[in-house]
Amino acid sequence: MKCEKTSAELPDINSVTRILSAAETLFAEQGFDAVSMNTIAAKAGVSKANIFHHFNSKNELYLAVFGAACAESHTCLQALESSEGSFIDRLTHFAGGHLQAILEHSNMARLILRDLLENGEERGKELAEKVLGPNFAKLVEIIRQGQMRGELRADVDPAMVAVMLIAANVYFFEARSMLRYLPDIDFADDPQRYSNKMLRLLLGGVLPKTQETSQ
Amino acid sequence: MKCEKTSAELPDINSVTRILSAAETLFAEQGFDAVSMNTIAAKAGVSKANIFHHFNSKNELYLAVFGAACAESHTCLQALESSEGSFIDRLTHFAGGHLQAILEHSNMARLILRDLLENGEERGKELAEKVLGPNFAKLVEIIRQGQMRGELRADVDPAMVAVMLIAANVYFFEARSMLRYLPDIDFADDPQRYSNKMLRLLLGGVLPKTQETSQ
DNA sequence: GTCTATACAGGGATAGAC
DNA sequence: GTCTATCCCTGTATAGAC
Repeated sequence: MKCEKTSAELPDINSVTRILSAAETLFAEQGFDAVSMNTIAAKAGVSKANIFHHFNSKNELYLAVFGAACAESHTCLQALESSEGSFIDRLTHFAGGHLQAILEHSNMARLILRDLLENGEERGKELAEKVLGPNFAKLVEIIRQGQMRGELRADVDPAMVAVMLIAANVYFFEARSMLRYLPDIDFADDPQRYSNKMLRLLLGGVLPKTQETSQ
Repeated sequence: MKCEKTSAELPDINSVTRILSAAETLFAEQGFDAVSMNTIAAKAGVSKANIFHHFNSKNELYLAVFGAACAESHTCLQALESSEGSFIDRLTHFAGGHLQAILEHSNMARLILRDLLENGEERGKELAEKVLGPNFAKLVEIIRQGQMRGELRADVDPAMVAVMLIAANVYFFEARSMLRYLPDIDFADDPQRYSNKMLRLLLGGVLPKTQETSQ
């Protein structure tokens, strides 16, 4: 569960590690431009020149931070694929865990969303392969299995279901501060409630059914 | 349909208008920090000092741009509410129009998403009231009407349906450059196809039904 | 209201001693 | 590998003439 590293305080670790750690936090919190090399150096407890010794440029440091963050996130959602049980249970589990992971590692989520917003066209491929790719493929696979077992409709696109799941969670994260002020919404401060409602809607749809299949 | 203003070329308009127009484009394309007052002045065809004469600071200019963009977007989605027809038709119409609006005014969409990402906690309220609030309320109202007519399930939260609709469209916009490289996805380059699939999924859900209610 | 010129701070990056 | 000191550039903001 614990993925954070508090290496910044200890002075006897590798400088590179400390630099990466400090840079990750600062970039995620404030963005690329707003963070100066001075600030990173101060937080990491090294000199500015030292950073330039290890990384040729500010941009190269940014890419290195990003790579590390990707690897970290990659391991965080692994456990969810091997859960046993019915399709509904597994999907519920995955959705809840995914949202929780986003909210817990909000810094990294912001980092990714920001990068997508700024450099989407250029780095989209990289992002797809390094971060979301593997997890997304796993999610699609789970859904496909459910389809083959007959636990869900055969005429829906598994990738579309996966995208909607992720979209709902990502949007909750990024628009939460706004959703709080929309009068019709009662789940802005309750991720669990949101996740449950969202999944029930996705499972059952909005059209009426004659035969109810509530879990 | 046309909401853009190409005022930057004409030299005989108000300086303020030209400044706002240039700043809107530049901020949306590159973000707050990356755009300098020099660049804005050059694009607007005025001197840098002139901008400071009209706006006390760079941040004040940014807020002014944002306010203008909000007012603009507010009018762009108005036409969608008064469409007649069945609930499904109206919702389909709204969803498609919403996605199209986002893609057409991508600069403004980026501006809003960026602001939400950077200053969400502080400006969430403002955003909710000025930009999405009215449109969101309308959407919820449409869905509620459909519920009362019995055209859709009574046990779903209209606000949740609205959020999922918007979330799906927003996510498509912001993650599109990444979705292209996910092997399971066949709709990254076809917004219409995406919109159709998305709505069919939202309407019908993923669980099997004994009695089919396909449109 | 609009310009030119300039002050001032801070950023990225380099040189060279240790 | 790490530091201090420094260079050069760009950015915000101001002063003052027109």
